[in-house]
Amino acid sequence: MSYKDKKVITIGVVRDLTGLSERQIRYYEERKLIFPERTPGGSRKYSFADVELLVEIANKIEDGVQTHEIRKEMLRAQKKQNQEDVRRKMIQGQLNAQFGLRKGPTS
Amino acid sequence: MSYKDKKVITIGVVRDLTGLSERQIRYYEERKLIFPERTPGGSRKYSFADVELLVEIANKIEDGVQTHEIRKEMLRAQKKQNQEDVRRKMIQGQLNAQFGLRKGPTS
DNA sequence: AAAACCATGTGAGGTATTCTAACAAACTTA
DNA sequence: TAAGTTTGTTAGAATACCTCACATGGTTTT
Repeated sequence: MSYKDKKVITIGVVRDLTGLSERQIRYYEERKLIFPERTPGGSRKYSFADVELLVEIANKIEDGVQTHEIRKEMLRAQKKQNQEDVRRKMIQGQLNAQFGLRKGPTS
Repeated sequence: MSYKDKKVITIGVVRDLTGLSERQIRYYEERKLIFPERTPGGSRKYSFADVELLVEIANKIEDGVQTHEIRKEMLRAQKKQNQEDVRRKMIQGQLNAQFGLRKGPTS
């Protein structure tokens, strides 16, 4: 996993990076738009990808889009992405079956 | 600046990422091997690059190298890097002067 | 219009995390 | 032996984060 996706940023830093309030950030989580990890003690940890997503969410909110609409959009995009992933993996699987290398040591 | 260099990670997360103790992380700062930023309240903030550097430092310490030796190495490497940067920029400057585009709108 | 929902601010009380400073200990170097 | 290195630990204070609840002004639904 790349730096962009590692959940290492606390909410205060996210607040400073995005300009959002902590209240807003927590609220968007409550509305299932964002999914931070937690420390053992319960503090939220976000990734840079989360930060970018939060900015996108904030822009849509500013445009008057409601959180449940944003959530639907995200689920649609997610589903589409999953379909593409499945197709890509199936094709790769077929190629491997026909021409690919076996598992295990090859050298 | 890339994600790798943004100072956003608190010391507890750095501890978990590196396996070092907070004591060690602060001590290496005291020995001028690492330079976190601070929040307004005084909490340290590290980058992913810092995390990688800390791991390298820890490896050298394990090999019995002392912090002041590591610091010298780092200063040497830094100086060398600066020299290379200067040369590269000078050459680029010459190329621009001879063949480069003027500043300002070009289209 | 009343009721319900949305998005956000704020405050209280509690827990988690981080800070500095100091002392100790084991080890290495001078 | 004296001095320096590295790390652990402890203490007390400050900062940061947590949840929950109530308030408010706007919008949608009934």
